[in-house]
Amino acid sequence: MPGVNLCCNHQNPKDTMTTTRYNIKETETKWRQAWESRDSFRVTEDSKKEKYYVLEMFPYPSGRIHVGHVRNYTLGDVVARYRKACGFNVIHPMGWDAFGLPAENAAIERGEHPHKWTHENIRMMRDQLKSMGLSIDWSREIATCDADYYRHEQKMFLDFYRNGIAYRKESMVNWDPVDNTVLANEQVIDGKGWRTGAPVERRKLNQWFLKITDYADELLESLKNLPRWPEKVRIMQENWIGKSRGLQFKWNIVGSSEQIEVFTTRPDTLFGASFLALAPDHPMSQKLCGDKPEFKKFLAACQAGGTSEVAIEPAEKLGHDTGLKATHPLLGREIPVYVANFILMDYGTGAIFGVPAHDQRDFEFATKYKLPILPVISPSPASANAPAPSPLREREGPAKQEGEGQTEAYTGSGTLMNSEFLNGLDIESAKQRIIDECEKIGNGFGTTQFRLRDWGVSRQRYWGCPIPMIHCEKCGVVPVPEKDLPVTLPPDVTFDKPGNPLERHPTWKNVKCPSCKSDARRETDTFDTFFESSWYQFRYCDPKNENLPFAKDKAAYWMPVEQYIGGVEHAVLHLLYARFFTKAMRDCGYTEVSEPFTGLFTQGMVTHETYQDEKGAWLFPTDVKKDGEKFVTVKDGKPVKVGGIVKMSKSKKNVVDPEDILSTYGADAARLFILSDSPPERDLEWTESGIEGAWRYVNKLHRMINESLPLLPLPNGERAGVRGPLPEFSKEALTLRRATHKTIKGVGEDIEAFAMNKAVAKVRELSNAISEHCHPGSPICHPGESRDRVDESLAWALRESIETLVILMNPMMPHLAEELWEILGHKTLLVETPWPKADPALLVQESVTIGVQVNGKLRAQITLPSNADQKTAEQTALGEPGVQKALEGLQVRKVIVVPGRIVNVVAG
RNA sequence: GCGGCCAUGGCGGAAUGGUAGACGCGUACGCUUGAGGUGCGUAUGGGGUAACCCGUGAAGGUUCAAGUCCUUUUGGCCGCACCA
Repeated sequence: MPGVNLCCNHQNPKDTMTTTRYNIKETETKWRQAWESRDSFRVTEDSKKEKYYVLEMFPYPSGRIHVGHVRNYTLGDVVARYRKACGFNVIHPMGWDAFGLPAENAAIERGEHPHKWTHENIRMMRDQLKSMGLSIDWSREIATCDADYYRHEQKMFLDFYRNGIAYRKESMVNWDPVDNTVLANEQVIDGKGWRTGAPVERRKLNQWFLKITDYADELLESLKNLPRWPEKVRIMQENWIGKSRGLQFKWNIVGSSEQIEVFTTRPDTLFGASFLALAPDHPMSQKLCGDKPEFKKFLAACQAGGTSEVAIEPAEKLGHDTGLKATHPLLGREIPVYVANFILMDYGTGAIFGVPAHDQRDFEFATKYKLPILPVISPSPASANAPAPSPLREREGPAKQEGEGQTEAYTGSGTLMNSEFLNGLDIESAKQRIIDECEKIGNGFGTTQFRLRDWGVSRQRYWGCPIPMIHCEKCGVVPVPEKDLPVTLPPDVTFDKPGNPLERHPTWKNVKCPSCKSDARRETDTFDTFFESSWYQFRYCDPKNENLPFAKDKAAYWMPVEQYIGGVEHAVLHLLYARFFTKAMRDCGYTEVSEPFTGLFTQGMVTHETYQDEKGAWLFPTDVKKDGEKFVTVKDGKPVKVGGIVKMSKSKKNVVDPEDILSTYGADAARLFILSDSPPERDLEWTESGIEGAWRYVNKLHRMINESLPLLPLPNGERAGVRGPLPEFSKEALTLRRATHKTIKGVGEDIEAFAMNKAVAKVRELSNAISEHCHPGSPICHPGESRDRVDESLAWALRESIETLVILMNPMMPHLAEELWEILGHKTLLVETPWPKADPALLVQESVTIGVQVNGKLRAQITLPSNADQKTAEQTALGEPGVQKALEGLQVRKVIVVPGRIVNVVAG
């Protein structure tokens, strides 16, 4: 890696003369051991202290941490260490999202048992995380693949089942015929399985579901109570839940007793209906034309486009005329009934009425099948009864009467026309009016639909939590009795054949029915791994509880999580599931808590430049080096093509290994760089020069403070300034103190606002101010006699500044800060030292330099006492030569003085 | 298509409507060093010898004052996507 030679702590003889060089490895290890031996981060409930729960999304134990983890856990650690210093009882736990597919793939590829593979990975990753110096209470560590963990969710699932939250139903799934397993929608690429490349089949399977739809309204409504969530995530969840209001009502079919029920969010356009359309898999479609050969052809055409929704999207609108007519409930008019490929069975009622004039899809469909287009909304505010041609109509309205020549549907606002009693109403009033009318005539009702579907939790996988159910031919589905929990995974399985090994395990699968004792079989599906991650934040509150998932009072103390941190990729799934789970647990009596995370922060990705060799093969950053302006390969100096800065990924090899970084530059430098370069919500570009810059700063701080020691008064057993009468402060001392206290305020505010890059900038600013005084020539010393203190007050202020600096840097660079704290003469640990408080008296500047503008253009700068009145400011400003020059030939009309900000002279 | 976010030096980024560019990276020059690196110092938005002029994607507007607020527009990123 470029710059790797920087790390070696080779000692220049000259260096040893002045100060000892900072030995990163030794020092960082020393302090981690100190914290560990003192259990610095171990917490228990303490009713006298206010708690603060910091949680980062727990990692999947892939075996190695990546830079995204480093960013995630550094951000959390800054918050945790800061809150701890502020006096909160901080819980900051860690664990492992340990079930999932990669373990099974490893088993298939390498013949290693998922259990062994996972636990080895956990061990390695735990070591890596520990080397970051995180303030984690490791005594609370959990792994979701341990029966000690998942036994509780089996019990929970049984409670859900009893309370009607869990149920079983048949549904359509993506089935990979080679792997013999269900695939998630994301795992289907162009209609083929992502691993096998085999065309995915649509299959009907019996699956377990959780009734998240019962909570749709609450999940939506309580988003309003989450002000400390990113707006973006709330909007994404809102869209995902997809609530819409409308009218549901029935159409009679001519010559039949059958009815077709439809849902619409645009009941106002009912008089513009020109056809009905059914989903292809609507029961009525089958019934009406299931036998007809043309219909079968049509169905085949529908499926040709692929199975995933995305594949269907650009497809042409296709329809099949059933030949039937339906009667308009208000007009008595007859309109045709089609089956159409763009109607989804699982939204609304699976049937619609089409209004081509005001819906783009209906418009395309009507155009293709030559159906009437009947405009009922006039974009002009003019009377709908006499639709006089208005200039607007040409541009945005239906171009001509009866929609002839119209090229697209009009979906904007307007006034109802051609609609009997609705004429002249605006859209919103018309909606309500027609819902009232339908309710009055006893056909239909105003209702609400959700886009959210119930959560299918069954997976045909081995490495997951077994679903604690038994299938008995006589009794049907029978829950595993609680005394038989947990249902543990059998260890003796093989992965030499495709499919779920649980299916092939004779003694595990075949059991007696708990109810009638006859032969039965176990449910062989396991839970979706989002199941485990939906409640782990509760388990951390009471991780060793054998009888319960967690004690209610412990959860009551620690929950909810004040600050949750993770990637935005979980904005919907995990975060929605966890919110739902919390509410479901609440309704089953597990807790009183309704929302698991009151504060959420979503971090950006980590990116890196990409490199390719002459043949286009991707190169690791460690395989290339800079040669002048260009990059060449390390191996043979061949030219390297430098590509875009994109998210780190193994496929493009633009990754750096945190373990290399940590051992080369140390945890503090890595943490500092990650915090300082970009605002945490944005993408972070990992650069070699950036990490080197951070590393240099770590060394600089160590050197600077070591060199300043002879200038400082003794710590006197306490932090300077805490005890004893204050000396009379010199001007320099006051300036330094003001800078110090301003920084205390600023850094605290920045950390609380997650502006870590700004917090780092302020720490650097303070250290720049301090370094002014750490040299011969500073007023602290006699000119020429570098180490004799003259200005005692400045020496005192310098110690105050340096100690403050060390405390403020602690959340970012905890090892270095702890080391410097000791160097400064303290016998206590910095990790137990409270955050300083800014002295309000020192936050007021003595004098301020402000700009003077003439007609908004800057012409001079003036320095005023901060308590100067407006008149003084005005006079000083007008007296400035630059101002006078700009005013030549002009008359002053007005002078605006904003105290402490600006003076603006308006002249003309 | 719908919804959201963003746009500031060579780069990452700072700026309660009030001195645009904090802090850092990079670069240049000088000092230190046997050399390289480290360290230290100075400079660094553009133009101009200078006075000064121009500058926050573009165009308008509000205001004494706009990177910030409003309207229009361009480009990029993200989410959802036949949701009736």
